[in-house]
Amino acid sequence: MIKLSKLTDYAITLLSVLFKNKTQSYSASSLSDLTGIPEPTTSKILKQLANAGLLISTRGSKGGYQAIGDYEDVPLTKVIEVMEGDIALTDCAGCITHSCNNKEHCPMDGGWNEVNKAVLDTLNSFSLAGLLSKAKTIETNKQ
Amino acid sequence: MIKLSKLTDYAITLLSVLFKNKTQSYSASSLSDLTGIPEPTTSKILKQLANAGLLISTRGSKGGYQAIGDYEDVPLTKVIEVMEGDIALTDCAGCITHSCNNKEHCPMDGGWNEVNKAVLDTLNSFSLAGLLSKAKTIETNKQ
DNA sequence: TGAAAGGGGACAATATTAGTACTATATAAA
DNA sequence: TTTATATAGTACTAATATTGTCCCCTTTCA
Repeated sequence: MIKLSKLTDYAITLLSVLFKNKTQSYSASSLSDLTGIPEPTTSKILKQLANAGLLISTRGSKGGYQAIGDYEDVPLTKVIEVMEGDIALTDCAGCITHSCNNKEHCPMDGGWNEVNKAVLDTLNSFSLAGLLSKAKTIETNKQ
Repeated sequence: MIKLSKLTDYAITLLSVLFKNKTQSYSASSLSDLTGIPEPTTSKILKQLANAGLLISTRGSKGGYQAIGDYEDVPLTKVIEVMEGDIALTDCAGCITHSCNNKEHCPMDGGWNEVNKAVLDTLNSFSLAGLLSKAKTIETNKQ
């Protein structure tokens, strides 16, 4: 399967909650309760997203995470890259920079580039805001 | 990373050799030599491709595998599906059929469908022939 | 100054992928 | 009709990547 990691899926889920209430700050544990994602994992993901500038984090008592902006200009690929690193269909697609251990025989060297680019373009055509706005609202009584 | 499995990459590599010499039959071991892919793995992949109707297999002495047709009408997704099963960006994208263990809380239910479809369409726009024709020719003296 | 919350990194468990081995069956040629 | 060669099928093992957890540190507010 061509698929995103579970963590990326989780990240989008978490972002969707924060997206629905942009002015409110949520602690990692409250987000864990709301989404059903295990707490340590929730915490880990939020850290990564905050590091990448997709969330504002506030330390200390009464701290938490909050959405930043409306994500209208953030492509979906941004989240994927934050959670999983560079996007490439094959290991070989990065042959130019990484060393391919079968370069000598591999006849496909570079052949995937075009496909890879097309997929990337497709993903880039979606904004994070677009995807998040499709999310269902879940009760967010707790802070 | 969104990526294909190594086996899919290998499959394309193997197909590219057979594609360059459509009239010739190659044994699994000769293809292994030509591509540098370990023999048991080569054999395993060829079996799968033959089962899926992408190759003709001939048993017995002087047997081997041979390309079938020109792959002009075979979408790239066909090979991916044969090697990796259904294509879906998230486990959740299959929520309708598969049981999602976080359905109760997951706000993204169905949200990925559109993205998923777009990526699938993109991949479907490439024919197997197109990709294979980009492959470099490698010396195929042995049978 | 203590409780609540995020920051960072190391570690362990699990799942997936990749690779191997073995046996059975088919074919062609000696 | 026997032998060598080759694919078919299946089960097993090993390697790798992904997930998930834990611990200790720093920051902030009451």
